[in-house]
Amino acid sequence: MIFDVERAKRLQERLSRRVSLNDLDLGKVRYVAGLDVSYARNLGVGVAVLLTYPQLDPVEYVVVKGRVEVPYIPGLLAFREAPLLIKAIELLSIKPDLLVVDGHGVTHPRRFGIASHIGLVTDTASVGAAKSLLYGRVVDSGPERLIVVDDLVGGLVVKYGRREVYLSIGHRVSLDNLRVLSKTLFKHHDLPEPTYLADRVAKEVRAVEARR
DNA sequence: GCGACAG
DNA sequence: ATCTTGTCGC
Repeated sequence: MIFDVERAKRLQERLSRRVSLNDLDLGKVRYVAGLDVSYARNLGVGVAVLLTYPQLDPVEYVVVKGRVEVPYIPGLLAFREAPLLIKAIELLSIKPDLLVVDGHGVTHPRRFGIASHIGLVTDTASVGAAKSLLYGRVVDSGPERLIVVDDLVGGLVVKYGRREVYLSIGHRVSLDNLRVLSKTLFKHHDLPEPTYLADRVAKEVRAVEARR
């Protein structure tokens, strides 16, 4: 696969300047979408699950399958997964007010992880929910654990159950929004409900697709 | 050159 | 992410 790493990095540096850290009025958020991708060899299965907010009741989901040629390179995940996910988002019958993306947002080497990337491209508020740290350092601050990138506090670490989850600012969301979401996005699992559901659907479809 | 490294 | 058996724990 021909993939220009340096060009991709330059694009991220340029687009990162357009990321907004402004506060989102969560009182006006009616729907959130969870996004995730699973793979069966070359076939990528992108899933977008729509849920009500703050009830977190599932409304519908969209599955988009397609060949993925871009390799996984730490820091460049969006170039591999964003295409399928953006298509899935566009196929939802209702436009979500907030996206919960599997991966990081501004807690990224160039402050432009997949959550920021998808949020900016779709012009939608977004947050990242990752299962491990990619960039930055975790700093204890009273009762909370913050993810600091240079002089920016871009996310926080939460733990509801077995594993820790790294929540980060994607686009058009503030750290205070993240603090609220760190409580309202979790329901029955150790992952945010939108992420959990998207992951489950993606893996189920992958299982079916795997034996063909 | 060495180590780190979302999914 | 995916490949994989049994195994530990709620």
